[in-house]
Amino acid sequence: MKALEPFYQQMGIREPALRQAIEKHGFVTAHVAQERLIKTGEYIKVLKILLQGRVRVFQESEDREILIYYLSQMETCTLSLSACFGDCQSTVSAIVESNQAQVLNIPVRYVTDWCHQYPSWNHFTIDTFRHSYQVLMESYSMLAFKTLNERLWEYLTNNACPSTNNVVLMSHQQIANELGTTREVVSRLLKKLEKQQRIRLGQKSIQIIYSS
Amino acid sequence: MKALEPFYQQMGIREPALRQAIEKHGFVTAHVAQERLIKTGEYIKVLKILLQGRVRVFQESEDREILIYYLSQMETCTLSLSACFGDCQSTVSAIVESNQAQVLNIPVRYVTDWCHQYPSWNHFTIDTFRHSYQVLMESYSMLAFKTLNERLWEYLTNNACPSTNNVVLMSHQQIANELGTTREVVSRLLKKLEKQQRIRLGQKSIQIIYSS
DNA sequence: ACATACCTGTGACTTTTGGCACAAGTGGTC
DNA sequence: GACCACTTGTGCCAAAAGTCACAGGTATGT
Repeated sequence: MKALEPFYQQMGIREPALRQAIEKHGFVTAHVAQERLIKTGEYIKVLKILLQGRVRVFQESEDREILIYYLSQMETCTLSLSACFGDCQSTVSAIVESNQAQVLNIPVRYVTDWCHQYPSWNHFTIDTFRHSYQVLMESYSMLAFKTLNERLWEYLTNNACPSTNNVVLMSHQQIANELGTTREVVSRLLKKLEKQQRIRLGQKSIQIIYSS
Repeated sequence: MKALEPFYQQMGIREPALRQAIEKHGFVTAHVAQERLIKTGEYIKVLKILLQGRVRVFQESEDREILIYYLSQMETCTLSLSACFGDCQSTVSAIVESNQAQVLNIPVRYVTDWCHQYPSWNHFTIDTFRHSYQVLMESYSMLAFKTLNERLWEYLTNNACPSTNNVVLMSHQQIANELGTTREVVSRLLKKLEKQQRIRLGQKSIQIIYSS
C-alpha cells in the first residue's frame, strides 16, 4: 500500500514486519464531507488514523458542542487509541470536515499487541498520548481562566490563514460550536472586535487585522 | 526496599531486573504538609510516584486555581511522566495535602529506557496516560457544559466521606480553588444548597444530606 | 485576655454569558 | 421570480458568575 509510506515516515515506523502487519490487518476506508466517523456512546473497535483530509473531534451535550481537537494528515485519533487499551465507549464525536478523507483502520487487539512487539509502534503510541494530553491540558486551562472574548480572539488568530490575507472562513455558528457557546454570543463579540478595528466581518469570513 | 513492594504489586511490575533498576536509580524522598513538589514553570528532571500520602495537582493563573487531579497512594504524576518524554516545563503545581508524603523519584532518562526494556513498565506508562487522559476529558466536559452549581454539587458528593457521615472537611476558599472560581461565589451557592436542605453547613465542614 | 489569622455571610453592584424573537441579507435552485 | 435554507444583526431580558466592602465568628498562641 503506497498510501501508507508517508505515515510510516512521519511516525518513524521502520520494522518491515510491522509494516507488513499493518498492511495485513489494517484496512483503508474513504469518507465524504460531513460523514460521522465516530459517534458518542459508540463502542470503538478500530484505531483510526487519518491518512488524508481533516476531521473534527468534539464533545456534545444537548444543543452545545465543544472542540477537542482537529485531526490533520497522518494524525491519530487519541481517543480511539485510548479506547483500544480497555474497551470502552466513545465520549466524543468525529466528523469529516474536508471534501473527502482517507482513514487507516486497525482492529484494537493488534494495537496493544504491537506495542509489545515493535518499539517504533510503542513509541508512536506513547507520543500520541503525550501530545494529546498536553493539548487538552492547554484547552482546559484556557476554558478555566480566560473569558470567551479572549478565547475567541485566540481561536481566530490561530485559525486565520496567512495565505488568504488572514481570513477565517467560518460561520458564527461554527465558531460557537468550537468554543462551546451559542451563536448570538459569538455574533456580538465579533461585532465588538470589528468596532475595535481588530477584525473585518463578511459573509462566512472574518479577516484579522494586525495593527502592529 | 520493602516500601516499594505495594507499588510493584499494584502496577504489576514483576521483572526482577526492573525492580533492581528501580531500586538502584530511584530514590525515595519524604515531604511534609503544604510542601510544593512541583512548581509551575519548573523543569522536570524526575518522574514522581507517590508512595504514601495525598498530593493535589492544580493549575494556577494569577489569583485563581483549578484542580487537575489528586494523587493518592501509589499513583503517578502523569504530568511529570509526560514531561519525561520530551523535556519541558511544568504547567502545573503540586502540593502535599496530607500530613506527610513519601515520593519515589526516578530520573527521566530511565523512564524512557525502561519502556523499551520492560513490558510491565511500558504497560504502566501507557495505562497512566490512558487513565489520566480520560479523567481530564471528563473534567473538560464538565467545565464546558455544566454550571458551577452542578459542578459544586458533583464535587461535594464525590468527596464526601461516607465513614464520617458524608462530610466534606474543607473551607469555602479551598473548594473555590478546586473549581476554579472565587470564595464568595462558593459561599453563596452553598447557602442556597443549605436552604434547599441538601447540605448542612458548619465550620470547615459540609454535610451532604441524601434525601433518598 | 488580647492579638492575629482565618473563616463565613451577605448586601450591592458589574460583567459575562445565555435565550428568545424577529428582521434583513445571501445564495442557490426549480 | 419565488422559494428555501442559511447567515447575520440586534433589542430585550434573565441567569450566572465575579468584585468590592464590610461585619462578625472561630480558633490559636502568648
